[in-house]
Amino acid sequence: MPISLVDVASLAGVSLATASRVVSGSPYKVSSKTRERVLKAVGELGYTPNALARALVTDSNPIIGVIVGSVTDPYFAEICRGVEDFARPHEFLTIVCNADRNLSIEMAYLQMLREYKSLGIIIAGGMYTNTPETEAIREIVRKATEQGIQIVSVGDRFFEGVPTITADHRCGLYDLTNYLIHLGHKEIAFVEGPPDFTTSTSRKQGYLDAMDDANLEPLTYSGSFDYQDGRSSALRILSDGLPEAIIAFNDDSAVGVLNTLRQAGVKIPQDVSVAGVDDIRYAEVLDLTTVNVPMYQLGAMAAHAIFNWEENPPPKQVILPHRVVPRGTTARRVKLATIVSTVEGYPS
Amino acid sequence: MPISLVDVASLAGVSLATASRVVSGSPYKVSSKTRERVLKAVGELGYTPNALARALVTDSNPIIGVIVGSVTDPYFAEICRGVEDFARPHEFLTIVCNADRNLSIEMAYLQMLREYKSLGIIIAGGMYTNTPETEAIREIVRKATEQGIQIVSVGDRFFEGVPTITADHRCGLYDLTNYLIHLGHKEIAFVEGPPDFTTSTSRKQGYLDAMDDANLEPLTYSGSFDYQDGRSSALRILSDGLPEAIIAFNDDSAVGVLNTLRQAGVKIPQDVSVAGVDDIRYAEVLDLTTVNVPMYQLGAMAAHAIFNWEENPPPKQVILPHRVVPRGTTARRVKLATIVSTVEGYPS
DNA sequence: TTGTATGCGTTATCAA
DNA sequence: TTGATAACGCATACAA
Repeated sequence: MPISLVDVASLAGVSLATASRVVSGSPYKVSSKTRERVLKAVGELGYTPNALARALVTDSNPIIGVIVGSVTDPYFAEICRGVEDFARPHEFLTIVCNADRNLSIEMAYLQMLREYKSLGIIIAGGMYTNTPETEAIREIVRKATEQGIQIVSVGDRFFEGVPTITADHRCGLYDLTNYLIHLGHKEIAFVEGPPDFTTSTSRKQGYLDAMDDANLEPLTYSGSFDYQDGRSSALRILSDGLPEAIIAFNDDSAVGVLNTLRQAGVKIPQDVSVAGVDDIRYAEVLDLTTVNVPMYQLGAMAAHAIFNWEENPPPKQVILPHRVVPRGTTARRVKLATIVSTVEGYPS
Repeated sequence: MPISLVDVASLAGVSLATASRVVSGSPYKVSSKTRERVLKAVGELGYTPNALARALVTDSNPIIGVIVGSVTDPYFAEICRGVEDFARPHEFLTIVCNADRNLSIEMAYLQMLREYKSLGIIIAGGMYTNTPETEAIREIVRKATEQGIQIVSVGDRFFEGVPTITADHRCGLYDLTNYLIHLGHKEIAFVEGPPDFTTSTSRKQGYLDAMDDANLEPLTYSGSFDYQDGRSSALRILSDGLPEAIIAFNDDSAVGVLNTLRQAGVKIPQDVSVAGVDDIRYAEVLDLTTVNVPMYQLGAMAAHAIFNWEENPPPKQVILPHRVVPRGTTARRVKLATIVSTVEGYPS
């Protein structure tokens, strides 16, 4: 970038300070005459202010960073869109950073965003609780907030003094499990998320609570985030024998379960009901019963919080409502005996 | 960020220059004794160098930017992953920027990445050709390359002096169309991508060429990127009457076509074959015939080009191989008459 | 081997 | 209203 403000100033025949005043939009203190001269020079030279230098001296940068757990997870894509749609009108650029659910990488991005003096940072997703970096992250987050950067956590994750905007993952699973129970199912299996991951724990707890409240025996299978994880869990379920219903930690793994079961000849929902969580776009496409987590709104609200921090400081915590979305992969439990007994003229 | 190098220097009792030498890893010119003192001060103070200031003075920044057409499009998510997996070992941070297929936004990110002195910029995806910003973008790209930033285009898009890594979209569709022709289909419809978009044009051309070479009459429907677009195209197809096969511009809209047709009672592939392009992850999940575009490799190669620019300058253009992936949504054309004639003992 | 001084491109604080 | 000049945090050419 060879062309700087000094070039503009000299071409316009004014001082650097004056040139700066007009391009930086500082409180009017320059005559329209000189302003025009400067603007003309800017145009002729094709000058654009250097964001780096500007951020260095103003200690602020019109960007907001979104640190996501995984770029390839549609869950986060929706959150990003929510953030961006809100940031765009403010003329802020959104930077998305893929931490790959790795706390070291997350730290690096956090540090970067901090050094860049970004207005705000949105940390999206849950976290692994069994790693040593946890404390270091909290430290960086603390420093960043002290520095004046507005941080909000979007997901099942809490930092001291940082507002959290999330859905109630425990309750979401509680409701979904209950929905299946009300459908008449008793043997309801849960394919867990990755171990030692906050969202996993919360969701599993919701399932366990619902089963417990209904005096039903819980049945869990290990699992993780992805389609392939769902597939391998399904294979284990198949070899154990089918329950009446299966809930997976999230939609992606639920789809893995769904496909594997179907390929094994299992009819869904006739033989077994299957449900996921999140309501990613493909859940609708595949007619998968799930729990809608308002990802877009989560992102939009986080951005809203950042842009209205001063006038309207965000509360410690906001819980956005979830909603069980019944679709075609779940059905009322129908025992063979029941069928026969209900068919006219054929008493059991 | 209150704590800077001067703090470190004074605490260690050395000059700013000396402190800088040890933290910046410059060619050894400092005794191990003082080095140790500085390092100790760094530790005690929790000092971290400021990336902004460093970039400003060194005119370089260990980040690489990926500008994508859409964050919610899984196509780009794969590309990002390819880039990141390559950049990570180099200790470079990857920044993903969502241009939303909007050239103004793209320009803003381009400018930002340029001012940030990023090592490289990867521009992913095609572009709209009917907008006035085209020239301005070329100008920014030119300036950025002059400035020493390594830019590579990943997709159906070409800039003067900028290497392009892409698949042959025209040929991909040519091959896919041919595949359907070899399956015995003659009435093959094409659901187009958005008008005036480079990738749309290329893919459509491939379809048209294949149809022309086979002396078949082309039949096109307007469409766009998304699932919903596929749905509305499918409705129009339904009202026109079903062809023998349908190719959609990409997988996402193909899935829209698929679902809409199925909901209307159409059997796939028995009544009509359906195929998409890209081979996004859900294409496999849905058993959709498609053309595999090596998205991950596209991203990885782009990153490779950037990191090996000096020793091994990238060629003007690299075309990565595509591959028709036959799956369950396409089948050989079977006329009723044909069936009968092939069933043993029942000549037509 | 270490320190001094200058510059990177801006904004901001003072005088003028 | 405008202009010097000092920061911002760091790297480096040059001097010691």
